[in-house]
Amino acid sequence: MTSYQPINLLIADDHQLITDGISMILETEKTIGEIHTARNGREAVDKVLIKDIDCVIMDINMPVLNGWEATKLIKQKKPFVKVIVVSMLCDAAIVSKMMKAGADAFINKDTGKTELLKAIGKVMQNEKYISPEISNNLFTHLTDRNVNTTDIEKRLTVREVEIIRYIADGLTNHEIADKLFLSIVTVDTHRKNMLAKLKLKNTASLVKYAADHKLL
Amino acid sequence: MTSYQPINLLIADDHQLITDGISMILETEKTIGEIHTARNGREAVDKVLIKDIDCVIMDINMPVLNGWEATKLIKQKKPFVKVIVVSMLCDAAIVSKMMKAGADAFINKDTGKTELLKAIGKVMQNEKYISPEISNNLFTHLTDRNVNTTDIEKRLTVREVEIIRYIADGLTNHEIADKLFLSIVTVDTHRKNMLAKLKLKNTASLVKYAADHKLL
DNA sequence: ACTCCTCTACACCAAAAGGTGTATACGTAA
DNA sequence: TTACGTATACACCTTTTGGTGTAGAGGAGT
Repeated sequence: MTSYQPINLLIADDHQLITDGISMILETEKTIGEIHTARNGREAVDKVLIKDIDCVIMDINMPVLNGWEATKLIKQKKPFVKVIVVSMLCDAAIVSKMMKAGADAFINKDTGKTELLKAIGKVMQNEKYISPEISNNLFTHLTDRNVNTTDIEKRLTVREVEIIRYIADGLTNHEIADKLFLSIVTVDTHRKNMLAKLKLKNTASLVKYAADHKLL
Repeated sequence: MTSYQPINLLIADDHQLITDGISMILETEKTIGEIHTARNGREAVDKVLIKDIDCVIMDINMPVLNGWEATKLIKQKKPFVKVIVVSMLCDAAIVSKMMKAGADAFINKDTGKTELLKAIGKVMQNEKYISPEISNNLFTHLTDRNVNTTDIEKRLTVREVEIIRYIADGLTNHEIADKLFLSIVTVDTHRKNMLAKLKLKNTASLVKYAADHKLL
């Protein structure tokens, strides 16, 4: 990188210990300028809009607005702001979901300071970056089955995710239908479609799938 | 505190970004001496046994040996070593489980540097410490119902947990019965008992409960 | 000896979910 | 414009689950 302007950062994570920690790690770096923090996705989006931020370090699981939604909004409104996703999970589906939402980098919380600085360097040069362990993981996942089926056939629609959440909360088709002003059979159809597309047998396994994939 | 010996710490967390972060937060503190790290419970126990450590900052979810098991082992072998649990979750059941295992403090990852230092101060004076938000949370939980019921009535038996896992995998009562060489009605009874004791409505919410409580 | 818990098992009936197939309307991407 | 995905909706019939209540056998602790 030829330009030596300090990079202004925003760290979005609901766990203060983590924002504090990342701040401490980065604040001694001379390439880093101001460091802001946000405790949820909504705060992150707001701060990106009002402050002069170059790069966001984004957690996925946050209250109010999650990292996925926040990333989409940020990229929609300020596409030049870089987003580095830092996640505990390195599930292939999540990585591709976040990258499609516009993220520039994806690193695991397992990795340390060096990895984080490398990611910042890369994204500020307009490159994408995925940490090696994750891309290996992704590779083994994708070679197992074929790329398009794992990724496309299995994706749930917005409506389906909405319904799966009510299901996990213990609502029946009837109750969900009332809540969403739908017919019972429609809710039932969505439920059945989900079972079919995810190749699952029943509601119990569907809820487990949702929990495993952080949909709840 | 009258003794001014530096406190030697061990930070046990599988996410390097977190151990790095906590190290950075604490290493400028003059009360803190050496800072060691461990990436799982096994490593934590080993290091406590061979190094001169006063206090362990312990995550719960770790591979190989989790925080609960590690805490029990440490307290068994070196009861004077303090254990501060730092968790994402502040579920009453988890707090009491960890405290029973011998932990000296329980703080949430939501809390920052100040809270962490306060916890270290307290435990080194042989006091127990639970961060305010968590104890409030606990309190509201416990006042709803009575103390013993939240904690005792809600506990699932070994058999019940075994069955809930099969349920989450999508097996029906019939299939579980075959697998465990039980009658279908017995499996059904266990399922119904769980719903009753957890005050849940159906299998979907039961699976969500299990996922939330890390039973799967 | 007595109580309490856990695991086992059953009856009866109501409600919900699952399997399969069909169908319309809407928007958008090729 | 044609095709595709999504959301909506229904029929028919089977299997599974949920609600409530009962009950014996074996183990642990008082």
